[in-house]
Amino acid sequence: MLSQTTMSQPHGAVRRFATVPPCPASLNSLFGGQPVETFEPGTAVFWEGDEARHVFEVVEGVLRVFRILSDGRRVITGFLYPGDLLGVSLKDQYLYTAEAVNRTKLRRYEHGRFQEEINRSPELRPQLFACLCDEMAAAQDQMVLLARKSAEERVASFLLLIARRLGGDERQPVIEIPMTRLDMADYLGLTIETVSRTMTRLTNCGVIAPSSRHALVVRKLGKLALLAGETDADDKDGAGGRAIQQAVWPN
Amino acid sequence: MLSQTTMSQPHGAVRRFATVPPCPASLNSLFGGQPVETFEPGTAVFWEGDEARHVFEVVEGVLRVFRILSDGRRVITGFLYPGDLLGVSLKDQYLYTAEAVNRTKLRRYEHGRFQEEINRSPELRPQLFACLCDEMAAAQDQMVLLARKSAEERVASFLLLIARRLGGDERQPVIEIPMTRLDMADYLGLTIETVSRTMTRLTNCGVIAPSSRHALVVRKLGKLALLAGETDADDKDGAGGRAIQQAVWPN
DNA sequence: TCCCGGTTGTTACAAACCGTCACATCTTTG
DNA sequence: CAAAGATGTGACGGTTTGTAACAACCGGGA
Repeated sequence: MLSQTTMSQPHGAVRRFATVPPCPASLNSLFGGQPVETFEPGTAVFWEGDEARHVFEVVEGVLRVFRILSDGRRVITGFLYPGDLLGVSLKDQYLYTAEAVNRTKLRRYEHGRFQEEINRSPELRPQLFACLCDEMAAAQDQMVLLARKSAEERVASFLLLIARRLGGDERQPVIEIPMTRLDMADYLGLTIETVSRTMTRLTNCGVIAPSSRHALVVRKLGKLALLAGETDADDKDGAGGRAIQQAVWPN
Repeated sequence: MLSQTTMSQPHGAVRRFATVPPCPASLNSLFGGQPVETFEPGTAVFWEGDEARHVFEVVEGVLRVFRILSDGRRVITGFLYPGDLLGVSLKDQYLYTAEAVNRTKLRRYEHGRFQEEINRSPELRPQLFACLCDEMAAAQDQMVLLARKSAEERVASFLLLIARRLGGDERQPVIEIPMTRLDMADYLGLTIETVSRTMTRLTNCGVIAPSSRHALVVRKLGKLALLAGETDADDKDGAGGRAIQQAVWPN
């Protein structure tokens, strides 16, 4: 029913099923009539603390959503892709900043009206509720990653997340990473050097292969899943076991 | 409007305003007629992967909610206190395990009926929605903590969270910590030794003072907030947000 | 087209923080 | 009362960080 490979998303930024075509009264259709706005790379859609006046739908491009500590430390709580919602919350202020990673197109919906529509439609409500649940599940995954995973597991988890979202079922998917190393580092709770070193190691192991500056090929998807320290590994049922059969660590 | 000092809670485990008396058609009233069940310390209410048949309300006691990686690493995604909900989700399986920390009393509600009630009542819906938003906000705080805060900041943040929730507005609140050091460690992404050492350091600094084995006095609440690295410190004005460097995409 | 400056990405090395191991102390449980 | 468990403390080591320096890349301008 719902996308299971949801990327971690911040509060009010919900990802919807990208593969399922929207039904007549889907959340997407709400934004259908709204004009499309374009945001250049590095441009903020809104800042943490701004009055929360609108809900947005990502039409094209990628956004980063983050908070910053007083001394400058930044934490990216999620990346948003086409089909995701941004700014869904009851708070009167945004709790985070949203910035365009690359050129991004959005549709805007007035906050109060969005609430009304949701409240009025018995079809939209469960959709939004489902999105929030998916969002919470993703947030939990991220907490597990940040609390207990090693640097290598974090990078592998991140690449796996993108690969599964973009690459479909290909065995050696080509994935694009529009964000910078700093974005990845701030999302994974690491430094850019550690991210860089880890990516190099994964390349040397043959797990991934660089394609262009912001794209790479996942050569060993199963091994990547192993390195990611997936809980699925102990899901002893047939499907998961077969998919992850790979050499343990040849080096 | 909503509790701002919400403790981080896992998916479907929502905390409601404990100080505000429940209105006639509040979420609490839903569980009013249900029998109270008691769980002894260390007892599981349900396990990750169990079929999600019920939603629970915490009446008394404290629960820990966690996930475990294949090699045994544990991550506690939240603690639940009286008034919190547990198991609110659309998934057909629980995504985490819930265990009683101390003796706990719960009320149970059948999952499908809970959905019905929510869907039917225009008063309950916004309440549940608000709870989910609070829950997401707490999850974000926890991601910030795990991604970028030092051991001392993590412990301070944790103590501050409990102090604010339990201690009201007292200047030197006495707070109870029913969970073990291992629970704290697995919640904060640290080891028990680091937690222990950090608590000792906070004691030596006069910030806290041990009361009993599972209770302590916060002697310097302000200093604790400073050590916690609160974002509030830089919430001076909107200019602060604008000072953030916008890295312009080079491609 | 070529050159050139600024940003991003990579690698090496030392340092810091936290984890690991060990053991003593204290509490709780049977 | 004994045994098991939880907590506190120290020494040591490992993973990650921080600081560099350098290379690669992109964009702008002549």
